[in-house]
Amino acid sequence: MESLAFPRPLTTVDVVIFAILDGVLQAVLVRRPTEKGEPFADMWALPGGFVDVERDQDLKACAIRKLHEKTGVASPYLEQLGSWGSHNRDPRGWSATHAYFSLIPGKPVVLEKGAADVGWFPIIGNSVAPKLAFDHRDILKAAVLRLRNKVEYTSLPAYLMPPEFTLPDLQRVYETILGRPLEKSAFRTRMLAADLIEPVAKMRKGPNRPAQLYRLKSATAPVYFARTFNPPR
Amino acid sequence: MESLAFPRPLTTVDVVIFAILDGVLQAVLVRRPTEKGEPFADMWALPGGFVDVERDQDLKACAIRKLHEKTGVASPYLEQLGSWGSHNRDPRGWSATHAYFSLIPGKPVVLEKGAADVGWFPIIGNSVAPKLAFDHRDILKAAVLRLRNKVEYTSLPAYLMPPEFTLPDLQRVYETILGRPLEKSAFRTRMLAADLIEPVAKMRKGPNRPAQLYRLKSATAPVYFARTFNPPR
DNA sequence: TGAATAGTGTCTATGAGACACTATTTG
DNA sequence: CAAATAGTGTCTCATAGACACTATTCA
Repeated sequence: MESLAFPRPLTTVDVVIFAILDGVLQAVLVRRPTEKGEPFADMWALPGGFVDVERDQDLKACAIRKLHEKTGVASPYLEQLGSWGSHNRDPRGWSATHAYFSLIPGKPVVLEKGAADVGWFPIIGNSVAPKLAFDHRDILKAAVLRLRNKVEYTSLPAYLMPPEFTLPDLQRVYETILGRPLEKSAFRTRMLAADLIEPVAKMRKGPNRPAQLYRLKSATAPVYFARTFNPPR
Repeated sequence: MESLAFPRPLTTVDVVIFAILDGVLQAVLVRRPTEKGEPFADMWALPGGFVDVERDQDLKACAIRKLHEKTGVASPYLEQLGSWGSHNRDPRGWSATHAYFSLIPGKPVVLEKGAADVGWFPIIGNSVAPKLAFDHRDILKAAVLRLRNKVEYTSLPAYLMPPEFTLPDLQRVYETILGRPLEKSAFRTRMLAADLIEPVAKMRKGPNRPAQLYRLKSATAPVYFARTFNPPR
């Protein structure tokens, strides 16, 4: 059983946490520690770290733990994004990370204590303003592309909404992520046909015609539509 | 830098290798070694194994190496499937595997020497007949579901075809994977509009009207269609 | 000529895009 | 009433499904 004596790669889990804040898609970043020997000291990075073989039953539990530690959110939409592993992505040696991406409602999130070492960063194009540690820019880009692509044919944005929301609210989230306007009529038809949301007996008041409030139906699996939204032009 | 002293999970890569053989979707399995201490001795398993930090530059290179070792195929369609990691999937300890799935043309494949320890197994339902080592049944099932799902809206089956094939050949492969018939007319319209294949100046002869032979155009990226095939009924 | 499979055409159904039109609120 | 946004209706377009019809080979 020579195999167990082989050198083992480092194993980490990283989580891309998305929310809509101030009407903009944003992701959580954390500052790398500055202790001696830590690579990418003081740089921004995706929340994550080593699998703790004592605490983490499996990869998903590890991702949920890390997400909960940073945001306090307990039951997010969480999807495996992929894995990145190579001899040179971590200066400490061969390492592989298992990346997840998560969608949470922006509102109830309370980031950790000090708050100087964790923050929300708006997604501009495919990424964020600061340079990121490791290959986290690649991972974040993959998450953004995956989210954008899936928004074309799924109900994923529903997981970014507060408990009660209007159809125009939901459409604005779709449009924010896709970066283009959608047809109101087709959008409403699609969403209402999806058996995804149900009206609550309330209206959103404003300086104009009130809008019907909806909430997600209890069954929480995302809906897959048979067509994408057709691209403009 | 305490972190590097943590116990590290085992890191493996496994590959689900699909081909159409005898008109049936099949996958490659290998026999587990029987040396003392090897878990799941003598059982069938997906081809794969530990990342070799000396030889493998990154995860994909590791997957390509394992695939090449088993099939001789050098440039397959290869896609990351996901990762599976937990404290109990391997009796030797916490382990995580990075799973890939691959589509290759059935024909040119020559399985290794002895051939008693490696073979093709038809996919029945979501899996194969024999029991599999580790959680490989779950991984194989995920691969089959991913493939079936993508066949609804992509040109992935093109990677299962020999260099020259007819449109009816391609349609049969789609139907084999989906397990239902497709409309000939809609199928041809979709494929020909995809700018994916080009006719060669030959016909497939038979006891009936000959069929135009096509080959894949040089650009090899898969095509994503804006709609799924609609389900029957 | 008939069997068999390749390939085309026509008609319908679905759901999106365009966009106008109506509805309901506040100021 | 005007402004503003919510919500509906109507028409067109693209593409899939149904299915019939034509085309071309061999025995």
